[in-house]
Amino acid sequence: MARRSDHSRDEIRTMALVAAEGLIVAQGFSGLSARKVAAAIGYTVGTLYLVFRNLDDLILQVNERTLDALFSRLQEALEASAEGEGALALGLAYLHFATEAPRRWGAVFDHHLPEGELPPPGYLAKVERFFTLLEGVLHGLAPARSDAEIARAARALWSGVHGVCILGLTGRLDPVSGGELELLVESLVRNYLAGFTGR
Amino acid sequence: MARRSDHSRDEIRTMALVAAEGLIVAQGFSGLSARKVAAAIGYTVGTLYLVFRNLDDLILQVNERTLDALFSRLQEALEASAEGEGALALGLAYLHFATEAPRRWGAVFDHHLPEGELPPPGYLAKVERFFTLLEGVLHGLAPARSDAEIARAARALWSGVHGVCILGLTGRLDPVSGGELELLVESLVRNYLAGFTGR
DNA sequence: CGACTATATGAACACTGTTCATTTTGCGTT
DNA sequence: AACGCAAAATGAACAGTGTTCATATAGTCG
Repeated sequence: MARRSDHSRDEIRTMALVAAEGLIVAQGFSGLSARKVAAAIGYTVGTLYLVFRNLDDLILQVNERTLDALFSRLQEALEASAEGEGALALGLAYLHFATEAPRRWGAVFDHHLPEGELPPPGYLAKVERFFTLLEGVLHGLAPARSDAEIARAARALWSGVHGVCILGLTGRLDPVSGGELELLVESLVRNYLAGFTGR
Repeated sequence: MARRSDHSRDEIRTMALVAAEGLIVAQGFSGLSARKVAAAIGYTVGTLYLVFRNLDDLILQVNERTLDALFSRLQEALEASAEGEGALALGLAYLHFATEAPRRWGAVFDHHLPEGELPPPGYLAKVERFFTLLEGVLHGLAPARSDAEIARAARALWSGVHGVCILGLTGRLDPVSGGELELLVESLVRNYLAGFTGR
């Protein structure tokens, strides 16, 4: 078979990304494999390597889609939030996304590029967006703070919320049940902001 | 060969753990393999499986040793800390350990047990110790807080610091250099405590 | 209808974790 | 001293992994 044109290169790409996402949801990140993805879309391994540089490339693109979905959720949560509660809304929305799609979310952080490699240029930009979102909120809460202070606070607070999510969802906060994680996020955000905005 | 008694079962165990640690340091967590560990200690794969249930078992034991080393460092840092600066000392010591032994530290969090499995009983206790350490500090800073509040604060703050470390060391905080991470930890701890201790 | 080329294949390679029949070795007994 | 037993170590085998590439195939154009 050749030039089957059953599917264009780009259609295959999308099919593969969707299939990979499904595999991750069904079997977890470690359940993903090139042959499984190929079989799921009715092609063989070889074809996958005509479309993606390698498996890292595919995973990176799956994770970009996850980051896009997450970003949308956070934007909505922020817009729907009450005055002065933007940071908490972002934190809780982040936790909820991670809780509801733990395997898709987990794949973003379980995947490590081999030593020297670095992610494609667009990828870091997609990470940067998240901080920018929080920086806007923080600027509203503490207008007197410099840009550098805002940037630092956004990263510290974001990392903190991420830490709660990752330890909580990987079962390393032991006796902390689902609802408890919300309380941890709330504790972190409220107390940090109390200090940062100087009460 | 049999009953070579060149090494006792326990000697082999220790040799394997040390060799695995060396492999992780030299090649990263993904550079670890059963055959490599076996070769490094002058045995074959089969022997490794007489001593460890499987590779997860071995990795878990490597990580327990890392947690022990980390705990010692944190205890020292706490004892050497100035009055009222215990929490910050713990946070910075955690960051420093992670920075200086990124692969050993990373292995603790890169390794995931397969779905149903749960870590051996002693393992969770070794995690619990860390929170207990911070709870003591927080109790000193805010004696009026209830045990539940202290426990929650310790987990929130610890997770926060961990989040800074993990995002920072996996290159997901982009333009943040080494020294910058210290500032993030400091920001997180100081501002959180300002809120928690009620100023 | 034939030739050309883009497309898809799947066998091959070197690796992985894990098992287990087989071999080797040391010790205790006769 | 010789024998036999059982513990200890082996390494081949199996099913899986990522990745490559010579080969076969199917559209399209002349």
